[in-house]
Amino acid sequence: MGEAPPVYLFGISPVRDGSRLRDLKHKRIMLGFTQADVGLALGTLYGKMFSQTTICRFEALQLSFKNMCKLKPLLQRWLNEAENTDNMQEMCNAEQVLAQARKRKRRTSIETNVKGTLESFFRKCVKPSPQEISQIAEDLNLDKDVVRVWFCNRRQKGKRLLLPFGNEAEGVMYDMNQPLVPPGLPIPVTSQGYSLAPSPPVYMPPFHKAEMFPQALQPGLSMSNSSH
DNA sequence: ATGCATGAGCC
DNA sequence: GCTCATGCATA
Repeated sequence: MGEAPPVYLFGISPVRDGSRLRDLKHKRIMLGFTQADVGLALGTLYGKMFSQTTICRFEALQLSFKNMCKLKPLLQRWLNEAENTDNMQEMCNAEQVLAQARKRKRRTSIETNVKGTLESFFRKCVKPSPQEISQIAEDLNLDKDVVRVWFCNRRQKGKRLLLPFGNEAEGVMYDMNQPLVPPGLPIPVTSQGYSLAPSPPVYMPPFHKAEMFPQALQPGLSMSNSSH
């Protein structure tokens, strides 16, 4: 026994699922739309608009499992609309006049070396206490909140789904210093994967801290619409 | 495409 | 304060 390779929960290769999901991006491009276009169209179609960022992350599978589940139906429907409608152009070019009041804090640019230091701290402790955060902030000459947010974002990044697997992909993912999923995985997946059928019983059991199953890209993530 | 930020909901 | 979904701003 010299190997303990990636044990794909479900015995499903993420490679396959990842490739199948790519067709959303592919079709989108074929149809001539940008990620921003799609985000706008979703707003016009269902009232809920999304940014280019979100569409991008969806296509790259860089969202949490739950988030992917929620967005999939919308994107899927958009795809149908886009393929069967000719005046989709209008919907995408909808008026976008959002008066953005300058309330947002300017994005802090953390120097590369400083980021490296933060990473070291993260390796030691993914969730430092407020005091520890203050200490770190002082050491690095950063605002306490900047450090706090950095850790929040760092932890969140670790929970995203991943997809860039090569055939020989070794489990070289983010280092989850968190106790990983115990024996019995509370996976809400059925035989059909997590097909978000219109049926209400989507059944998402109350996860707690271990709701991450990185290499377990669900089998039902395909965007294929059976539109004749 | 991705880093830092916001805000809602929860404890 | 944290998680989580989401996005402005920027690389």
